[in-house]
Amino acid sequence: MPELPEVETIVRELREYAVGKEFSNVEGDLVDFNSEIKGLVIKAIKRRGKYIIFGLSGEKLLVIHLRMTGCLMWEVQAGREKYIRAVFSFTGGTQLIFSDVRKFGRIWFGEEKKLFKKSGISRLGLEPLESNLQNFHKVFPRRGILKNSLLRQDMISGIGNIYADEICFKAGLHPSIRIEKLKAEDIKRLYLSVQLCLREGIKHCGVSVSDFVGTRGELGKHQKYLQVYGRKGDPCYKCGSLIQKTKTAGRGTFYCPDCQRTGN
DNA sequence: AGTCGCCTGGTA
DNA sequence: TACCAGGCGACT
Repeated sequence: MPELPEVETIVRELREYAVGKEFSNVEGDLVDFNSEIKGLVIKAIKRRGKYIIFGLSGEKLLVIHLRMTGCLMWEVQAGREKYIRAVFSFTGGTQLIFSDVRKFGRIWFGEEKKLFKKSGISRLGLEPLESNLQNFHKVFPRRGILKNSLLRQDMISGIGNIYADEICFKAGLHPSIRIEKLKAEDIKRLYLSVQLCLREGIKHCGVSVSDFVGTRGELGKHQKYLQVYGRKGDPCYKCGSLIQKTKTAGRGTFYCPDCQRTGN
């Protein structure tokens, strides 16, 4: 489940090794643009929310969303051979491989305007690490359930299930608290928690609890620092109460019953 | 705002 | 064998 920090980790690695490479071939059941991409050169690599955006020569873009189990790797890892969905070959012989067990991942190629619309990038909201308290406050919904709002990519892009729970814990707010009950100081704490949790995740090269690995197959380290996610029945690091698990927004939701305010 | 469908592997 | 994992779009 790559979220913003995991995608950022991949983008930083790609920037180091993929920029300047020229496509010589692309194949796989996920691509329908083989001939058009041949000969194009990777000029820049960006991240927007959970999307990876390759800026190519000829004003073309290659966009990849890893969704749940997508991986980009320079070499096929043992056991992942049967999940290869696309192979990007570069002049000189190196290859970038896209593997994806659950086939939710998506790849788009084309000209920016059309592609941003088709891929959903144009619907993305605030880029959290390029925001400030003022614009965070502005885009944050005035009503609804807190966790649902954090997961809305059209409000703030890049937060997924793991970081949503961690952000709520850090802010001392129950994931299902209603936003109507939040005061300005809560929104400020929420904003700071978003910054902190995402930056910590990036610092530790992401969370590897299921499928996430870097482009060389290396594991992230941030799973060791998670405060609530995946810790059902374990004592809270802050107060010792046992971490609970419920369902919010259709997803497994972890929280500390004593550190996180419900508003009731 | 809630639920389903897309997928497959891992686990109770 | 049934359920769970959860990103996202579509639908209600």
